[in-house]
Amino acid sequence: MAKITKQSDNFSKWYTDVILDADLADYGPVKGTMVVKPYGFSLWTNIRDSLNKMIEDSGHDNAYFPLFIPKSFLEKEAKHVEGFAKECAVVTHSKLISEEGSLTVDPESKLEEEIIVRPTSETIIWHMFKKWITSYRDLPLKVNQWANVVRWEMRTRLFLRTSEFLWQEGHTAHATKEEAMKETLEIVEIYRTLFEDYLAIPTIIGRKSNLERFAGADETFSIETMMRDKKALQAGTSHYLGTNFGSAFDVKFQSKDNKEHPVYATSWGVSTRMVGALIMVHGDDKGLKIPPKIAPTQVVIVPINPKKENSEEFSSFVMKVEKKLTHLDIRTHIDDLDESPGFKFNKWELKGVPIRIEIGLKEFDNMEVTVCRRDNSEKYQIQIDKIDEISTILQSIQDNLFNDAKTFMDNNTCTVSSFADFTDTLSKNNQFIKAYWDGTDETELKIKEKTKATIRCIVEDNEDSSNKCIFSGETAKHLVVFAKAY
RNA sequence: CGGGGUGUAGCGUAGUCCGGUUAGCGCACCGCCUUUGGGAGGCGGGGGUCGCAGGUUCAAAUCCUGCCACCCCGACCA
Repeated sequence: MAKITKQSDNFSKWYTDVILDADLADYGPVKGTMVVKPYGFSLWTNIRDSLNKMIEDSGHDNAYFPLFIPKSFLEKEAKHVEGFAKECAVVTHSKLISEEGSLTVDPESKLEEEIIVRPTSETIIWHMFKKWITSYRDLPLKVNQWANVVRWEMRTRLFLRTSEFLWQEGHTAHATKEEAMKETLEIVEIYRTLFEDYLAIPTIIGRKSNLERFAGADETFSIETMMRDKKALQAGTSHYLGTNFGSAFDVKFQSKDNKEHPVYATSWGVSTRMVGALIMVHGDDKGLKIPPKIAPTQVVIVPINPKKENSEEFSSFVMKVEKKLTHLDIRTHIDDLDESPGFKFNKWELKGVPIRIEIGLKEFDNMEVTVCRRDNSEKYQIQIDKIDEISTILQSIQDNLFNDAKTFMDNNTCTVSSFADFTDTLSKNNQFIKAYWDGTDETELKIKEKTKATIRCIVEDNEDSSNKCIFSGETAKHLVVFAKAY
């Protein structure tokens, strides 16, 4: 384990170093693929379980739809095609021929209809919804799936954009527009809770502009987050799909009065990209800082007894501490490997474990433990009979991580009223910028071209005609957040 | 697909220009001993079709030809 690059030297390199050295993930053999290693997967599992509970508690059922989608499905919704056509993995054959140890594709096995590996599942889900929805009694239909999807990206980065990634995608069908919109917004609130209360990541939430909207959606709400390099990361989206997929797949229902009606849809998802956000929001030059609620290990115990004095009594003391913590439902790990204490301290800081407990002969004699916090490096002793204070400390770390990140985002978000101030702020500070916008694609594109900043989301609609677009000077339609984004 | 670059042990590299000992070094790995409260040290050891194929030569990591892979910048994309 070598020293990781400093954030200030090269933020990208720091990011990659942390992931590889903390054992979260490794590169797969096919370009753009990632192996999620046990430590990283355990982190993902904790996030997944927290979110899954909220999804189920709000009336959604989990299901699983196939990885393979007939190519023709993708053609049915015009905008959806455009959005995903250029990044699809396509299955064209079903056989290989083995000749002297080398394999070639058997041209005889060419498929009648080519198969797409799902980049997202709206099409196959709405194909099935057509079979399942005929009556008002079938609505609302609310399903979710945990799955892998494939998007053949040209530039990839661990967790942030990999060719294949894990996510959750929810798909719902509703009788009315109002109900579907309500669902879309309910999900946004679930995501907000996940990000703020579990991942300790502050959010900016709003609608996407026309240009940034999901392919096939009437309205996209996004969860935007600020990384430590002040770039924005879209960390989750919830789409109101209107009747686009319902009509593309010819789904209708009959109401009580025997009339035919269109079906309204939503879809929403968050992915392993969240892990990338977590790393870049909380991490520092020592490595990760994982919020206690989702940390694979919440407390690591490092026993220090080189000369093995009172070996039996000492190790039973260590075990006793572990047992007490486990009883408090704290995920605890004893690091008894044959490495030096200093090495272990650095290793667990790199891995972002919220609390380290050091137990040496001093602590053993005094019936206490030394506690060291990852978030602020505070170090102090706690008597063994007051060990349940650890729970309080974990909560305090959770809060502290959120507050730190919130302060950072607030301190790096500003409001400007002229384009000169806009470019100036970007070049000097690269902040999130709130500004008025006239609502046109043209303005958005020109600003992107000139500054590389994009509209992350619309935070407010503007009613006041004295507010002007910072670029065109026309009456503003919306107050939006601009930023350079991942 | 344009422009640039790189392929030598698990990782990072020296050697390539100017062909010539057994391809060297650091990290990691294995063994023994000493160590252990902020990334321990000593000694010993294992591991290489020098990206692939062909050619030139008494002799190729090194020169020539072809191919392949990967990286960076752009384009594309979240």
